[in-house]
Amino acid sequence: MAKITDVARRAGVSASTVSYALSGKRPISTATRQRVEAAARELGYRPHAGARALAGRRSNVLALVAPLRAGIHVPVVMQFVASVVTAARRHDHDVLLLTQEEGEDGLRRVADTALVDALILMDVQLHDPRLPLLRTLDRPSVLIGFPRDCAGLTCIDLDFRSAGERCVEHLARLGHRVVALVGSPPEVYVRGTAFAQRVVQGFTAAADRGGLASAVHPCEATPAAARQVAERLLRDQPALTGVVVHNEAVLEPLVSAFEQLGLRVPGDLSVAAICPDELADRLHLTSVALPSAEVGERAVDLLMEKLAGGLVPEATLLQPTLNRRASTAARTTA
Amino acid sequence: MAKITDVARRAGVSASTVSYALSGKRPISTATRQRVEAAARELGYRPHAGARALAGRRSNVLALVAPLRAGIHVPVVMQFVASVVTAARRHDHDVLLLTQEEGEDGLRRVADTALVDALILMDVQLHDPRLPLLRTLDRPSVLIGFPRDCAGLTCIDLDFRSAGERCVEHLARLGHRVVALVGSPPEVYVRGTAFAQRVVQGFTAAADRGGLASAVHPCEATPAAARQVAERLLRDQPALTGVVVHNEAVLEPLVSAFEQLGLRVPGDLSVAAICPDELADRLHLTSVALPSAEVGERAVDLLMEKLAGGLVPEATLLQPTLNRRASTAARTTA
DNA sequence: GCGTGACGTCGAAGCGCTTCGACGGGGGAA
DNA sequence: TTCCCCCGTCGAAGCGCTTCGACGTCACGC
Repeated sequence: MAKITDVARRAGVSASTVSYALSGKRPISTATRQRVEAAARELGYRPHAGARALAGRRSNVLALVAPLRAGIHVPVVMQFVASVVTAARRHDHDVLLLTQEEGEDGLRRVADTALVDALILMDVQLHDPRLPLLRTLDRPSVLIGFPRDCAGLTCIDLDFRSAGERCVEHLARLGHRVVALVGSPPEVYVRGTAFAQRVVQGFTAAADRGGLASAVHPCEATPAAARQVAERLLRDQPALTGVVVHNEAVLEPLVSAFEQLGLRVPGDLSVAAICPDELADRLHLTSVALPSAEVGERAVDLLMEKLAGGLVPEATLLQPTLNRRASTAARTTA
Repeated sequence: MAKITDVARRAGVSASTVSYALSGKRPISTATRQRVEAAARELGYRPHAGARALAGRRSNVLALVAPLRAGIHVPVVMQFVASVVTAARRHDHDVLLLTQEEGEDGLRRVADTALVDALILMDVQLHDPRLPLLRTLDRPSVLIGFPRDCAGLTCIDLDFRSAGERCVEHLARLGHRVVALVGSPPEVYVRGTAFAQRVVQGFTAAADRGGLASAVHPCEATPAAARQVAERLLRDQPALTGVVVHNEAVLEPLVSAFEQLGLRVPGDLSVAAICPDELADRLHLTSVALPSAEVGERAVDLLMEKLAGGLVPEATLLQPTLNRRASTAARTTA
């Protein structure tokens, strides 16, 4: 493996000049720079990452903590991960993957050993135990998702509250007066995952504001649970005509269940989902998309800004947009 | 951040003694070692990863190249990734995540910069363009999946050929004489993904051997495609009584489609799947499980062995086991 | 009593890079 | 013509760790 002194020798300059020529941190004459670049190319020179990290106090690696627990939709996580990795590469950074289970020790480890320059956390809880650590850590971080209090942190996510609102408003505008939310599995609410709760808040607030009757039903991520919820919905709210679903796993079985129960979508029942756009598109559902890729990218951008010493907002909420598809229609005044 | 000299001073020894005491690479008296350990603990000492990599020529980081393309089941990928990360941590290694798109350049980059000590590749093609590179690279690697020729490499995977065979043999034993395979999306075969082809080979070979009539149908990963395939199956092979499915995404819609077409499972039609066990369990399907977690772990173990200078087999094929569930039954001699 | 290992520890030399201060030379201003 | 400054380059120091060779000490054997 060629090292910087090899490149220097071949270009007929000193090692420091090579460094400056390649990093651009000091002006180097065009002629010299070109000679250096040529030498580096010819030798296939690649700076040693460890040496660079040691001398330069930057590893050019980000840590990404990805969740792998029940109740979160795996493809969404994977999308995040993929977009973070891709975005990081655009900024010449690599991504070290940590699992949620590593916990605070893992974060401290990769930060203290200077393995990573900065951290991205997914699946943040309302009272996440990692928050105090993050606030004291000397390395910048970005949270995907919102804890109760994000003072001193940097958080980004889709505005789930307004996603809930948009769905209800859409149904209200179509004349629906009785609506229900089919939500995430109960454990997701129990452990205090903010985004799930925010959807509920938005849903309820918008329904109240619009004078709609509303109900909320958590739902396990199984077809059987979907069927049960469908039945219960019709029993509890016979006048129900609009349903908002925030649970990728039961989307399809839920719609099937409704149809098996004799309800046509959207003829008798309008359904709006909060889910990845690709899924909604496949099922022809009106939906608010989860912009995973965009969130991941923006998270990396925020992190880079912080690494560069810039100031970034504590909270970044991406505004949802509702895509109308075939599953919602004006209420038929039967 | 405390450094090794701080620990040395506090323990009243030299830096090299600290290094040896903590690494165990030379004998150190118990008394000294304990003083060093105490000092390190009290100072919260963490060796700088870059310095360590530079001096020790080991970064303790593995690269994992994960696919993110069409036709592969995302949860399976995620399982692999998770198990690799977890297993790596057990060996005191971290995992750098690369995307397939980074391609050969990405591999060369992380290897040449000494960012990683070793590599794990998923989603290997029969004639994978990365193979020549891997063979010449100075760093060990393990492939999850098999290329056409794995000489000089280390490959591991479930024995998909025998998975196909096991399914057919199971159906044959139950008296079925006409069987079909519903496979992966066509593009998966086109681009030469070995495991998909191996299933087909095993399926066909076992059917021929047992004198069963057989047919193979690739199938897009959509419910609509599943329905079409179901219909075509019944049209093409009216005597069909056994189906093997190797396509996670269409498992559920396919079974539904059969039932909607008036066929009871397993009464009229036996169905065996090759899919993650969790999915098969949820759908009550007889299946050969995809042991993603085990494959990931074993891959890491192999890599560690190679890093330690050991010799490992070029090919490791995990033997499949068939779990009998409610979707297969003896053929009713109607 | 002295030689001989073995054991435990130390000092110094790097690992390959970045960065700081310094320096030489050429051009512009006086 | 002289002085000054700036541009482009160099040398050296150091980032924090591992590792090699060496050295002192103690216990043992003769």
